[in-house]
Amino acid sequence: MADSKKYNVEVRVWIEETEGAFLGIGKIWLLENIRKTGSITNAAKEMKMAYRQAWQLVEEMNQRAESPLVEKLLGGKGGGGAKLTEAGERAIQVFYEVEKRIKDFAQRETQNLKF
Amino acid sequence: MADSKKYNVEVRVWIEETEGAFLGIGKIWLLENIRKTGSITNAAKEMKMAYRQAWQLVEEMNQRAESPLVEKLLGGKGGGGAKLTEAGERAIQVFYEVEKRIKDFAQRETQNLKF
DNA sequence: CATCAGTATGTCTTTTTAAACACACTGAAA
DNA sequence: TTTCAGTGTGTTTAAAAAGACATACTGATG
Repeated sequence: MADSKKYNVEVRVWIEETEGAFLGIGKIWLLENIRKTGSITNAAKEMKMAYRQAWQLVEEMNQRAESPLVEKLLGGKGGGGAKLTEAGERAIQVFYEVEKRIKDFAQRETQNLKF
Repeated sequence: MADSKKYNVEVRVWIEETEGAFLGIGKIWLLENIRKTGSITNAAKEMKMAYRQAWQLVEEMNQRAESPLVEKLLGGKGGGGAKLTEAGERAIQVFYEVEKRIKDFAQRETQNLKF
């Protein structure tokens, strides 16, 4: 007999550091958009997020990572911009790997929940 | 050589149903406090949460579970109260089991993160 | 040396969320 | 049939988060 309702497990993954939450899916999306657009301004627009907030997230990431994830370029022809560092690229990759492993496990291990 | 900063993975687990988030650690704590105190009022006080909100969470749980998790007793000597149903007891148990399996896996699978 | 687009930062406003207040309803027991 | 503590529900206030504005700074390039 089939259950009348379907329940399934959701999982949210993030990285903590001594001062609290350090890197979750939101910051990862921001990193990806910075890579794609070449600036914090355009990344923020892409995500319909205020520049101010995007800038603050980048600050936080850079200060709390062992080495900055985003390199900021000031002034110059196009006004400047921002690009990912090697550490930034690695952060995206590591985060998605960890997240996938955990989510796959969660799916495998929790079938037929009932409440 | 030891890394200068320590990063570790955190995981939040909850149960989804067609209409969205159904049961997370917050509602589980509420269930446990209802079991412990015998009423929504006292459970809410214990958690320093407004009665109104606690009541709404109970409503939501009861309506979206296949059968109610909390039985509410109206009027009577002590004004009434609330107690967990069998389904409520099972929900606590199932949730913690699922949560523990996933968190243990996450810990095992993610050592020595670097950013 | 003026231009330009993006970075950097403060302030103010709006929206959202949560908390606080108020009060009617319930029913076993004294 | 009055009491009592908890349930049930609307309204109002306050706090917190998000968003909008404004404006100075930066430096390669023409």
